[in-house]
Amino acid sequence: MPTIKDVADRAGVSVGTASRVLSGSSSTSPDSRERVTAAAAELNYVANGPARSLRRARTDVLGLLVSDIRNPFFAELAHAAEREAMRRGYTILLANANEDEHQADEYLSIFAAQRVDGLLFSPQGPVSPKLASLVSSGFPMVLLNRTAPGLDIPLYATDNAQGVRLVLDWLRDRGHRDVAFVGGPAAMSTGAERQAAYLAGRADHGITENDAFLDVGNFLADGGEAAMIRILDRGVIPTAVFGVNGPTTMGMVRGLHHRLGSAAAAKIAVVSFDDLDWFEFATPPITALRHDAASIGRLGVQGLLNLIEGLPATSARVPLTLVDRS
Amino acid sequence: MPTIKDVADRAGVSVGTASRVLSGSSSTSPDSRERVTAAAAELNYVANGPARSLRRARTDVLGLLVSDIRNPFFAELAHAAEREAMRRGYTILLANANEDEHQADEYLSIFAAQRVDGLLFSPQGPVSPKLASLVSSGFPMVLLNRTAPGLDIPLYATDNAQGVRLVLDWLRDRGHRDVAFVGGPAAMSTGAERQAAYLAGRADHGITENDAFLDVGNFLADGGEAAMIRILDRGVIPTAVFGVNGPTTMGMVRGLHHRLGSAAAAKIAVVSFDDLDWFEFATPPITALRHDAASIGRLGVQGLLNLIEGLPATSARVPLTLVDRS
DNA sequence: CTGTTAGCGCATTCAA
DNA sequence: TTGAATGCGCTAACAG
Repeated sequence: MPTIKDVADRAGVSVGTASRVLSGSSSTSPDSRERVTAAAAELNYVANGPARSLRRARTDVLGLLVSDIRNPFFAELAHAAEREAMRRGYTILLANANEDEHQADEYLSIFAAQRVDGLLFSPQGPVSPKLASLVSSGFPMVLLNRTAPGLDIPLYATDNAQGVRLVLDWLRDRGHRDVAFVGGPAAMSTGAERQAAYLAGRADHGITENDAFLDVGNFLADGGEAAMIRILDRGVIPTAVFGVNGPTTMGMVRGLHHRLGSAAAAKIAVVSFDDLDWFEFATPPITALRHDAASIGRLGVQGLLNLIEGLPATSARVPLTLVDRS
Repeated sequence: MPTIKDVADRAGVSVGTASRVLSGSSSTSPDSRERVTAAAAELNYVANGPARSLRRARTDVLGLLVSDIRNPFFAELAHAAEREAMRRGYTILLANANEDEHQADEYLSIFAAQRVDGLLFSPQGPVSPKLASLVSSGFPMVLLNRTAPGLDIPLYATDNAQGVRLVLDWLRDRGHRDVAFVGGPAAMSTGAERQAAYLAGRADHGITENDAFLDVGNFLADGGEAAMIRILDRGVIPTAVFGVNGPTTMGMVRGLHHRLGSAAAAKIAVVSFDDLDWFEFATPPITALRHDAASIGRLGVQGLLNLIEGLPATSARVPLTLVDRS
């Protein structure tokens, strides 16, 4: 692999000049510029990133730690973040914590070792010591979609309360009183916020305040299914079910089918946080809150780059829309 | 940020000894080992990756370039690859080419600049000059799921011919003669292989050889929808439709709904390459080939690590299973 | 087993 | 505008 010295030799200039031309920083003569560019092209020169990073004490890489890349919400978010980062000259190092705090910590170490310039992070639950020390060291960092107690850094997230209000209105307008709700782990802010908003709004919207209709999952399909089955096994039959996120809702639908059979399941209205692209084909079609994952990803990158450049960054809530398929 | 020199000073040893302890290479006395470890912990020392990479001329990073991270197949594959890589001490740098050859080339440059130790790659179509030069330079590289003409490197992919045979048998057993098929861009090996196998097997399986039932999409939902609509607009009505991948099938279902209405669409059997997790809830439920994305990801990493270590790596085809929901 | 030292490839400072 | 020289943090070679 050719080095900058090879390029300089071939162009008949010093490495200093070659470096100046290749990184386009300070002024160079048109002549040497042309010769260096030509030499680099002929040699197929690609600058050595690690060497460059070592010298400049920055990598132009941003870390993005999502909790589950298989969740379409994060896939979409990651894709948008990546596009925005690339537009601004940064590369994104994407890691998948798989909803596992231990893995998240492991990736935090990897990011630290790689000396990423900043971090976009979707916390798994309580703040780990590693995360706390990273934050308190002033490392540039923003939160995506979830927060955690004691983390005073910019957050780019869905407007959960507004979304839940849309769902509550929808339920009331259709006369649903017996509504099953499956939330997420209390340790995750998304789950907590959505659950709190739902519980607070139930009475006002004519929904039975019977906690037999409530349970919690793990934000994954299997947890939603298990929770749904626990609810049904308490002997209650809802007229509508509401899942705290896409995978949870999918699990709930599975639970309904397995416990009640397809015919009975088809009579129960389903509404979900997160719109998955197959919801329109379900029986009955599933009404859902669609959140703008792409906007969150873009805003997150913009906020983080502000932080890196020493500018202020302010949190933002992105509104949801209800896709009514009833 | 503390450097190895800080650790050495605090432990009262030389940087050489500190390095040996921290990278666990050659033998060190229990005494210095303990003191260095303690000092590193107290200082919150994290080795500088770029410096380490520069010196060792390797990064312990593998590049993974997928064609669309929002496709659940690749999300699953990426996740499995990442797990396997981590198990072997490597980090994966994940990039999303978004089915765009230009973006793919851009990422190839980024990978080259970052000096990744090897590359897992899912080609977009024809081989770009940049890719060709990378391959001919002997850079460690394996192909995932797709190949391209003239690329003589290990391939880890679905056994397309075997999968299509399963579908053809299924169609014949149910007496379908008028089957609509939407393929993918001819430039992509997956599409080409599947389409070739389908066309070759039609006659033997009692399927009408009327090309009005054939069209091509772009592996995405919108392309599948457009292709389905073109087929219907030719005045033919299939009794079954077969999509070349998950998003294409989804688009086809959309096209059926929009053109024929839900009632008529519900009478048409649907079978798909790729099993998406909502297919069981569609009306009618969609029969699908399930491929083992996780195995492909794991095998890819294993093959690539073999290559990196100078061992031989051999291509492998991973069999599919048909999930019959009829 | 340990300390000293060279050098990985690059950007940047200082003189010229 | 340019060349020479320095050092980023680390590992490995060498000598002890």
